[in-house]
Amino acid sequence: MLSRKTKYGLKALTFLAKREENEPVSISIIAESENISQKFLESILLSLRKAGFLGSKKGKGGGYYLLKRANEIQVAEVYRILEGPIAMVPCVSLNFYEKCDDCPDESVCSVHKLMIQVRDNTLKIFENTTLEDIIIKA
Amino acid sequence: MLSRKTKYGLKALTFLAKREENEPVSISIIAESENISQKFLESILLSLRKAGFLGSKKGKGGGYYLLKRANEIQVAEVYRILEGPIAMVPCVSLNFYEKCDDCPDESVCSVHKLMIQVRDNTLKIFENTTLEDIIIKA
DNA sequence: TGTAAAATCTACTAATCCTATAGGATAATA
DNA sequence: TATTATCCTATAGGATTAGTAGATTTTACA
Repeated sequence: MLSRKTKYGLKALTFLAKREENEPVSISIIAESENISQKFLESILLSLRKAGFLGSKKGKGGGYYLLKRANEIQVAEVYRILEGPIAMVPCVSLNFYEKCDDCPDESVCSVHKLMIQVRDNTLKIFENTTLEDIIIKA
Repeated sequence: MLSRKTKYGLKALTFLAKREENEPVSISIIAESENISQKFLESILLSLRKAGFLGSKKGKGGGYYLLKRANEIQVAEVYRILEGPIAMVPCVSLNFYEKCDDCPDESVCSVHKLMIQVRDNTLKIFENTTLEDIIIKA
């Protein structure tokens, strides 16, 4: 299941990507437009800023803006920052690998093999999709 | 993330599928072989029995056994019983559909569109994979 | 008929995660 | 200096997850 955090994050990013001007947009504007709790969105945008996707400006006329072009931001990157591993099991994660404590030998685990397939497929989609691709023009 | 419940369930099912005889195997045998907490596995096998994958026999010499052949049990079915929806967002789920409360119009939601792709891909894998396919012979 | 083995059922608990909120600190602008 | 907006830390409530405990029922077998 996708967390609201990631969902809101993606929505906020595409909201910014849709705009013609890349000028700062305040949290309250984004929150209202996308029906997101403002305080919750605040912490999400902070994460995205720290991860290098967004820049921010304080004070009057301030807000958040994209630091890269929409076609340079992969869904995969955003997902990993907000949601964590793309893999469904830590033992098949490329970026967050962890051994399963119940599994003596991964090469003989049927779940392992299956989940590698799922990871590869999902990864392909998330890496080949950028913000630009998921913008839907009104 | 795949829950331990589903992971253990799949492991238990493949454990049973690997055996030549389809005679009852006690929970304790399965739990020990697969390094699973016995009491936890107990509740998982109960779900799988109620869902029609397993039969059970009480008393001495009792245990659980497969009710179908390994190539007749899709991973997708097991997943839906133990984990729930295959889709990452309720609004793109085929079997567990729910409207998002923050989304006035799904057709204009960029996350929605993206998650349909992921669902279709994962679904294809889970539907085309049966227990027989994920058995790894020792 | 008695006993052991095994599933069944109900209830509970501890820990973790998710979603969201509160409130003050900091910085920029006018 | 007042206002606006981000920044940051802390925390609360609820849901979910993973597991435990214990009593009950059913069956095989001696």
